[in-house]
Amino acid sequence: MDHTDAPAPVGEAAASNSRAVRKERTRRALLDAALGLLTEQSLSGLGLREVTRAAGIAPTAFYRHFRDIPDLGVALVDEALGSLHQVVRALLAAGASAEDRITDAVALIATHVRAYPAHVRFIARERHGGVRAVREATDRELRGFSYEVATGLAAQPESRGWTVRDVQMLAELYVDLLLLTATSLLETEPGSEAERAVLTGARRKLRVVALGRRHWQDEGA
Amino acid sequence: MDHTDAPAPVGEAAASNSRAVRKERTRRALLDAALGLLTEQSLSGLGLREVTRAAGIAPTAFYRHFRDIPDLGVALVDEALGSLHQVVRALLAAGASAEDRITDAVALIATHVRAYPAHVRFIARERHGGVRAVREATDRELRGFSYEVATGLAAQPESRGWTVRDVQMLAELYVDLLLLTATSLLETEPGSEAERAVLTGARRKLRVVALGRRHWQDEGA
DNA sequence: TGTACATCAGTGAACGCGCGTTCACTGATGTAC
DNA sequence: TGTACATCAGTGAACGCGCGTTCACTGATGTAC
Repeated sequence: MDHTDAPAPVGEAAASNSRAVRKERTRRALLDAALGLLTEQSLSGLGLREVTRAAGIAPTAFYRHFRDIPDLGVALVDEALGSLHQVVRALLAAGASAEDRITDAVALIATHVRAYPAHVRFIARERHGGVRAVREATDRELRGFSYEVATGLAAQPESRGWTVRDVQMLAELYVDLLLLTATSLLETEPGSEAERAVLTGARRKLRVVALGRRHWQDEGA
Repeated sequence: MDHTDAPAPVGEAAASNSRAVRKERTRRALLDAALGLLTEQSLSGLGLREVTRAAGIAPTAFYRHFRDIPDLGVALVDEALGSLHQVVRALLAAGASAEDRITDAVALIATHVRAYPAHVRFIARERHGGVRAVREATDRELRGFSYEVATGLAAQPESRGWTVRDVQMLAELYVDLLLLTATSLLETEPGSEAERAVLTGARRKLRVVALGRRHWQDEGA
């Protein structure tokens, strides 16, 4: 039933993988254990022994994967914001009308938050947290996001006549708003009244911004 | 030269203060020591002995003032957001025209951030940080702020015809924007090019929101 | 004003504990021939 | 295919250290009379 008789890379790649695969599995166990523990505390208070205990390995094995806890934190940033990159791309490709885009954006964010709550909480918590390397990694990634969003916005007809600087500013505003929405969502129960309130509020805020955007030129602002 | 011969409460209140005054001074030393240490780390990683060492007292004396580190954290929230309350009130009383209000608001925020950088950093860091009691205290205070701002906004002519819910939503948007501005400012040098960029960006974002607010009714949004 | 007693902020020794890191190791997996 | 050697993920004992908390204490300040 399993592929012991598969084509070429059997005794070679499959075997030469097996050690790498096991290593990767342990690495994942460490990352997942850390993410779990980080729902209740922050990275600067997380212990190496605590993580290895939760992952079910000896403390010393930690060093086969990460230099120290901040190093593991940076890996989590890459992972968490990597998964968000897909969402950002989907956001930019969303609905034709301004109103559709708002509805889609909020729905996409909600889906992502429910699929990866630990990742979202981690970013919200450590973006301004106590571990410099992690803060810097997050900043770098978020700057990349707002640049990506700015490029997307610039391509829309509503941006005709806008300076690069103003589009960049608008992109930052959108990224911050979406991150705030994601964070507020975390504090609500899925399907609850509170969740609906956050989603409605988020759409309204985006609508205010979209309206301001539409009238930006009129007033010579 | 000093008031050893002042009116009534000399040998009584002045003396009966002296112990309370000394105690208050030690409490301040603890809070200040903690604020200092928290520029480089977060509350959930802060040690009791670390704080008392920085404050120059014995570890055991800590218990005369706080139950534990989270308790000290809540005291810091009260202090930090208390000082911000004055700023919020000043914001609401600011300039007559929409544009003046934006300029004044950003200037007030900048002044506050430069006057109390450690407080602002503490709030930014612990708002979503790893210590539940502190998160909850911050949330409570910020909700109070946005309610206060909502009341102020409702009194302005631009809010004629707005529902309470929409004004509340707008107030949250403003509070979040100002907090984001404050946090970004912390990462810039006073007087630097980067600082000017943050201030200009903040004004532009507020202008987009103000424009959206002005056209909210037009579109039946 | 003086005296006797109460209060209480701050001390210092002691405790048991979990921490991060080192080290020499084991044994399964991978590689060369 | 079989054999001999190299690699390296994970182990377990050991270390010195700083932690939070307890306790009985000291001595200045405050209070009652």
